[in-house]
Amino acid sequence: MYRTNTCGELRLENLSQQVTLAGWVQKVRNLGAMTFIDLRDRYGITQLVVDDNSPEECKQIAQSLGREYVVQATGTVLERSSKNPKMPTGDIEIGVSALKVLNAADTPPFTIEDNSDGGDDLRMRYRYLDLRRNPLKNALMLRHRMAQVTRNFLDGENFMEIETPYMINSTPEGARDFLVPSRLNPGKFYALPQSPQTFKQLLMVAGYDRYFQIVRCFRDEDLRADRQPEFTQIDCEMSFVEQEDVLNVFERFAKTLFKEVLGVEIAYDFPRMPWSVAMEKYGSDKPDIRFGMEFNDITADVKGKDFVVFDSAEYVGAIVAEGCAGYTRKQIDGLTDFVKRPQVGAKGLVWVRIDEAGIKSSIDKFYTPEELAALANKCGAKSGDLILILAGAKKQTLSALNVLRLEMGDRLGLRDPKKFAPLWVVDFPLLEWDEETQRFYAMHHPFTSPKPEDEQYMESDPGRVRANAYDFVCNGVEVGGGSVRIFDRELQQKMFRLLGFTAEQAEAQFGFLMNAFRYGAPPHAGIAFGFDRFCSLFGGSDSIRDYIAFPKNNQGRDVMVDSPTTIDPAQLVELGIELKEVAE
RNA sequence: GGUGUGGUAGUUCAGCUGGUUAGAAUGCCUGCCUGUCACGCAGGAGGUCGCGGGUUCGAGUCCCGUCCAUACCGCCA
Repeated sequence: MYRTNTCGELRLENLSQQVTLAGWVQKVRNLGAMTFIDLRDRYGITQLVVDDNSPEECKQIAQSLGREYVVQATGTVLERSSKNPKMPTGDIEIGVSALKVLNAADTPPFTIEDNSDGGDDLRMRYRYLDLRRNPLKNALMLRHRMAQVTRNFLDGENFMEIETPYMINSTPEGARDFLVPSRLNPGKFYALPQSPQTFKQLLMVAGYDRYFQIVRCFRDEDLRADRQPEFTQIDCEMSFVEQEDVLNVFERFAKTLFKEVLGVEIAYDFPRMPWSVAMEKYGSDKPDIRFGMEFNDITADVKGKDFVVFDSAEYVGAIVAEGCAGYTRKQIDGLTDFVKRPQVGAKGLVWVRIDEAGIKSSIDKFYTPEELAALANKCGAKSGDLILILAGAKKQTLSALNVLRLEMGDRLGLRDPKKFAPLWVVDFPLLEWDEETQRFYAMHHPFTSPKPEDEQYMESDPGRVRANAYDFVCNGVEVGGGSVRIFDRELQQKMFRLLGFTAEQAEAQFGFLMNAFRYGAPPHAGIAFGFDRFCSLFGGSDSIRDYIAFPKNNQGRDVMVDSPTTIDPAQLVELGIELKEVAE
């Protein structure tokens, strides 16, 4: 037996027990005649003491220990003469009577401590060492807890967990696919799923009316802090339901997670915000509503005063930064530079300051104090506030104002990661026009059903058709999204036509689904949550990498195993693949 | 594909306007130390300044290219 206890569990009530612990050497403090060893495992740290009460052999072994040695120690639980209130096991220590090195260790390239001295790259290369650190251990424990609560909740709601294939077909719509060549079918390829979408719909046709899966999905797109090429979804689908039913079940699901994992009780119904309102008020389909600072459309109010910037603008929007009237020239210049950065894309920034001295602005030449006061009044600004105004083409300006709003939220400390403001964004447009290819794309996916009252516009004015689609948003993060699906063969074909598919293309790519619809497809709807994002939201981090045991880096590489890599030419031959140019 | 930031000791970083032998902290090694817990004290080792080219009497420092990391834009139905 390697151990009787873990390194995190012994307390004063265990005094004088004979125990054996095993773990990693966190730290050795050699005081000469006595040596303290911090022994660590997943559960905590317990101090070992080797002194004159220990056998001579133990003293020698204690001398030889290095960081991260794996050791086994047997001894007696003793009360410490000087306790350490900072650690849970700080009242006791183990008086060592036997000490064995199970495995020596090279000095790790960075310290295994909460605030490690290692950089990102190094820690990724030695991920198995980084995972020994508390922050990552706690992140993975959070993820585990969330997965358990998810399974319990959905099981309790009669959802069945069913696995769907990872080797399926490529589809040109949406994200790029990862491809897998088939040796048995030369010249043919599988694709890894971007989501189990069509399969879960087939499960509905098969009568499994409540399905879920915590499932890996794959997208061959560029990475971000919150985007990995392989990521995990909580994928769900239900039959004989309407949008309302889905939102009800999964609002309870989210509340259960908040409560059971974080102890956060959300007593109110999640707000429901139409997509069009989200865009008008926040310039984003995933608004962070932890704070107000909503947009004010002042386009009509500012025209006709010879201020060319406003007169020529399609849209003029204002936000009110509460209590920021004291901003210095330098701070405002800083904000101006911020909005003019290419990623934000505004041409400039107009400000109006309201304080005891009255109203002052960067456009005093064009507007009287009375006009500015009326403007401030419309925006709900009061003395001590600073109004920030952007103008230009509507879409770009709303988007820039969104970035500015979030920046001001950060600066004013209004985006507390411990605070949660969930909501449903609903009534998304069904289709999105793409200028580059001059065609409509499905905003969600091509299986999303139009709202029945908008179906009449599908041919005449596709852009105004709204979908029964919904996103679960929290703190400015799109955590989940779903829709009521099309389950009628005719409507599905109409949808494919709108998306520019020929009948043959639709048949070739989705014939299996439309065929299935011939055999009694129930009305169905579903939702999928980005599990990694859900975890990072709960953990208060912006990066999902901390919640994935072995993530990819910015270039989609695993620097630990050095993947992806070139392959043996023989393998290529076997697959009938010839590379145009081989790197390296 | 693009933009910003960074790359100097095992590690995290400093290194000014180009100028002697490139520093600090920490880690590592050696010695001393009976209550440490960021142990302490004394000593020591440790560097292709990412790589390639250029400017210069002289480059860690300036210029060009390139590689790597990272955040973002494009992209992500």
